[in-house]
Amino acid sequence: MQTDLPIIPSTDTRTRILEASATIFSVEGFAGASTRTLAAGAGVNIATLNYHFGSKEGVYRATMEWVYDRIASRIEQAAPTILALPLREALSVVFDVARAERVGIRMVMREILDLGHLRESTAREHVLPSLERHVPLLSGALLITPERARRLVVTLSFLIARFAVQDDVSLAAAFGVRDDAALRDAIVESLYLTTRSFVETL
Amino acid sequence: MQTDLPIIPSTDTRTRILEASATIFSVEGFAGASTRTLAAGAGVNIATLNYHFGSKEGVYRATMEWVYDRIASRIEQAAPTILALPLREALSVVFDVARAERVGIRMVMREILDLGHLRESTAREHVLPSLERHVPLLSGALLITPERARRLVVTLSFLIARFAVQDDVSLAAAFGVRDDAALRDAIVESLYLTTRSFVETL
DNA sequence: GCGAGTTAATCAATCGATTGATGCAACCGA
DNA sequence: TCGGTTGCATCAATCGATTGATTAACTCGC
Repeated sequence: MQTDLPIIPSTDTRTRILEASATIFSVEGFAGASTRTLAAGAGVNIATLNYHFGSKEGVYRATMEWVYDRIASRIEQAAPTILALPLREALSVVFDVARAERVGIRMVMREILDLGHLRESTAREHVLPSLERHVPLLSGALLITPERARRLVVTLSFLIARFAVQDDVSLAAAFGVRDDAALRDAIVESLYLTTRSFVETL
Repeated sequence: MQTDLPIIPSTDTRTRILEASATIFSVEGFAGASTRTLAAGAGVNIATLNYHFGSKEGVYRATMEWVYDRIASRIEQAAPTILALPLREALSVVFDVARAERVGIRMVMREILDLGHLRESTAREHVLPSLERHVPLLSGALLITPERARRLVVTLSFLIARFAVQDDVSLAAAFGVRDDAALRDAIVESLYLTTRSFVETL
């Protein structure tokens, strides 16, 4: 007998809520996203949210964790490729990864701006260790001191995050370019120039 | 989240509201800041807010304009000094200005993240022209092409804004430094290294 | 005593959260 | 094989609290 799959097998309810919440939270923020909006986005009842995550803040925390995991695994997966490429191509791939995780980076950026709404900053306990892990890698790959590698990591990650969250129209206007290809070139070139001085000894 | 801010004493009620609103909006965001919190922060009644600004959104728009004016005048005032200094000292002064206008920059950053909550992006119509004005200045001062100057302006402004809004504890941890002086050095050095490659032809 | 400015009191709407009911598998002793 | 039970997941309906906004009355310098 043929197993009749549901038309939209779309993952379990929990994951569906997380996906919808990430998108909504990233645009509306914690205070701006109502539980009704979150529920509607996931196609479930409001009570289902609280059944799975306890409260609105529970949904937010779970979404944040989910987003961090996604970003981390994405970076880990791309790391070997990136380290094997020449600098400019490597930066291009890094930026692609950042763009693919735009929603998550947007949430992290909000977490940084929302100083107080959670007691402890989840960004600090997730982002900083992640940055720290790249210091020895870059220090070895680029043959620079750990101190300089750390400054490069902070500078580049901040810059890439900013480029990733900004909307394309504003970015293109800021760089004075028209099409997406030219925008990409401008961004990658800027990242490349930024990196170069950290690498070359003066 | 309730932030019991001290009531700011001032002569003019309007500016007292703007000052308090800028601080509160920058931390809580538009949706997170209630009219009651705004009124309490300014030491006035809720109805007084609407008397002067029509609505909560009116308060927000006026605060945004007020913030943009502050930042613009601050930059204009510091511009001659900055252009006369050597690169590293100039970047140090620029960062000081950004730190002094931290609250405003925080609001601008939120405006960038809040894609939809205002019909038109006030950031786009204020920030982009401001950036554009610095292109010929830097192009002339650093003897580089306008194209490269524009990329430098975008890169530096994005980076400085990110440094300005991030809390000091996270920043110090990210740079692996302990005291404020070392943090300042690390930031200015990073900005200097970032700028250098844009200036020197390869 | 008039009008600009401010206030307490109050409104309808919306918020996050809870309730009791329902469907649905899996499991149970007989 | 069976009726009965249990626990998980979801729902519509509803709760009290809070939201942005309005009203009508008050204050005070001119």
